[in-house]
Amino acid sequence: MVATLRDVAEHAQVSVRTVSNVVSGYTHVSDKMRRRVLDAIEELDYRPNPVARTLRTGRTGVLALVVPEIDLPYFAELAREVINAAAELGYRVMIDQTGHDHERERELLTGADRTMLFDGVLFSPLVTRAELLEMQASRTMPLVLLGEHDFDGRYDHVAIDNVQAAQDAVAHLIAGGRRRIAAIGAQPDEDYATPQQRTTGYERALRAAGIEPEPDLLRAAAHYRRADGYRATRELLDAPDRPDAIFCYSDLLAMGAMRAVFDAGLRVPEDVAVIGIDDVEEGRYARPSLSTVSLDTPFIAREAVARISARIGEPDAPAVEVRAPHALRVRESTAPRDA
Amino acid sequence: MVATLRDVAEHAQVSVRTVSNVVSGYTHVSDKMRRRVLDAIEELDYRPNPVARTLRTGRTGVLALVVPEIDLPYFAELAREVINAAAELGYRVMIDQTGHDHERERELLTGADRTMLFDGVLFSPLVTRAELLEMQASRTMPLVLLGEHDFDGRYDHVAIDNVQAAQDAVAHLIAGGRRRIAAIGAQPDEDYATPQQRTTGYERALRAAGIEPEPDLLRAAAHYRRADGYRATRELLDAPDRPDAIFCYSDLLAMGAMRAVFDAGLRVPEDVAVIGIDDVEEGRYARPSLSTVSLDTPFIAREAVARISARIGEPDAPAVEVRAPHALRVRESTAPRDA
DNA sequence: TTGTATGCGTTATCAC
DNA sequence: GTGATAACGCATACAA
Repeated sequence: MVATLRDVAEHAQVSVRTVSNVVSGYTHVSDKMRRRVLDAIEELDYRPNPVARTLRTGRTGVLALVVPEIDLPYFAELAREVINAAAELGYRVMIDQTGHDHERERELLTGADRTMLFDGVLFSPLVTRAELLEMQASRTMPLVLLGEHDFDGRYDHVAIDNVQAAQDAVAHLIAGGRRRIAAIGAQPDEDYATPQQRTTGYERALRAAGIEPEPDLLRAAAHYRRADGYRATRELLDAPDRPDAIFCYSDLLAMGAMRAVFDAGLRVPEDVAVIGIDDVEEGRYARPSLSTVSLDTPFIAREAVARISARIGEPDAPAVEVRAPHALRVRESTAPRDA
Repeated sequence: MVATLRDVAEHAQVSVRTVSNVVSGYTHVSDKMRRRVLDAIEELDYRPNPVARTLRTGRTGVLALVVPEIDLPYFAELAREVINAAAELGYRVMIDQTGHDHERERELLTGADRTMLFDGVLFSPLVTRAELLEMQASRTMPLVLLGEHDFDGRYDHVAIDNVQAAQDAVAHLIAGGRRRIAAIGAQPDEDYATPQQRTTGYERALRAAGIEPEPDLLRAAAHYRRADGYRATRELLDAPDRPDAIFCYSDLLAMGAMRAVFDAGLRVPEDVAVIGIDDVEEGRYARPSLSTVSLDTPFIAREAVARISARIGEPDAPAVEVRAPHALRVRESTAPRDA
């Protein structure tokens, strides 16, 4: 079978204590001892059992990254960065998909899941009910929120300024000569933070330009997938007075929206301008390339991992809010009206 | 602190053995005992410690999914399906990115990684060196290969027929009236299985149509990202005698290829037809929509998880090869020449 | 600096 | 059917 600490100790004629010291990189070990132990380890092909170590220390070295669906490009790109950032701090990452299932979210947040084996949770919901977070209040599992921004200092979180990001996007459309600007991505349910904030930014930009928001131009999207953007856009184009621009709450929605515009025999950006949020690579290669608001995912990932790591080390420290930068990326899909 | 089995036992006035039986769903427990235990569990909010359980049983309930980069859409979609399929069998999934790093691949394959804590590995490389797999021969970690197909019964694997898939794609181009057909995705290094097989299929289709493969039309791609497809396509278009069709070894390469064609002032499919492999959702919404070979990812994922689960249960059973179905998806990017 | 002994929370082996 | 108890492999308090 596989060698244990004890085997190594016997083989090297030293105590388990010494072997453990060597393995854990403890400094106060004489060179000759270390040599003997290292040789024995080599010879027996010994590897520490991470499970036993965890049982003893109480730390698993695993972080959970909770996302709606890992194949949404934004979350895939986020996951990539999180996994890399976590690796640098010695953590591994377990990905949990909630699939928009609130029950699953609740389990993860409250620790009701009987199989939890991580030191902390990075929770990056597409949309979160405030109520869900209430439940977490009682729990002890370290938690960092990604992408949310409305929880007033009760939780660590790293997020962009959603209101401002949306406002920037819409202001850009207005600057390009658009007046009938639709928005896709509102959520029917009221207590979702992210879409609400984006709607706020959307309306704010409109009003700043003297345009009164029209309820008919604000469309819901069940999820944030291409099909949802496609569907919502068809509805917008079928309506009597069609928009001349569409602001989508995600790049994926925007990809669906663009395709719907083409299928209706119209052009982007000539007839309808389209802009998204996320800046996923897909949009940069699309035709036309997609204007969007870039989220600096590597920054978010690095910061999130740093935060959860700090939280694990010091559970009772005050919550930290990190504001991630965002930046408008102007591309072909929003070329000005009369250029 | 958090309650343990012992606490529950004391509270319920029974032995730990009985509590353990109840928790593990053991049948031979009297109803009154079970009731008492359940009440105590409820009252103390007891949850089994998965780490302790693992130390005892030797099984972690975790599977590793090893991919080059999780934000390559094909792998993201695969991961999604694998996570779901694994959950149905009671497994969780840890994602490891090799980042095309052979050293990292070796660690994962040989178990040299000191922090391994999974019951089995699902290895889905973009490209694999045969030599790497040699190393695994000595190891005991259950392994299932995804997407590879050339290892003659030594390992469990589930894969499509890469040669046939490539051949189908290229035959479709030929049927559409194309003659100068380029291929993007060959690997400079010779012992990569997947690209080699696709090249074989490409050449076979060409010869079947009486076309002699031209070395200049077979382009390498370091990785399988959009930028690689873009770069290779530019080179092809800059050459004196440009191709009238491009077969890409991945959809992502194809997305980059299409963009490069447009940027060169040419049209897809009129001037250059483009086809990929993978059938990721992005291609279905692209303009033009991307013809491709569909890989039935849900099937692959389900089958892979079933295989690794079986392998874990019976380490010495003979290796199983599962052939996953593939299907040509004809879309706009390969509309016939004279249609 | 190194050795000995205990316990982390389970499951499983033995008795009863 | 249930109770006591020995591992699982490691880290560390305490001794030497």
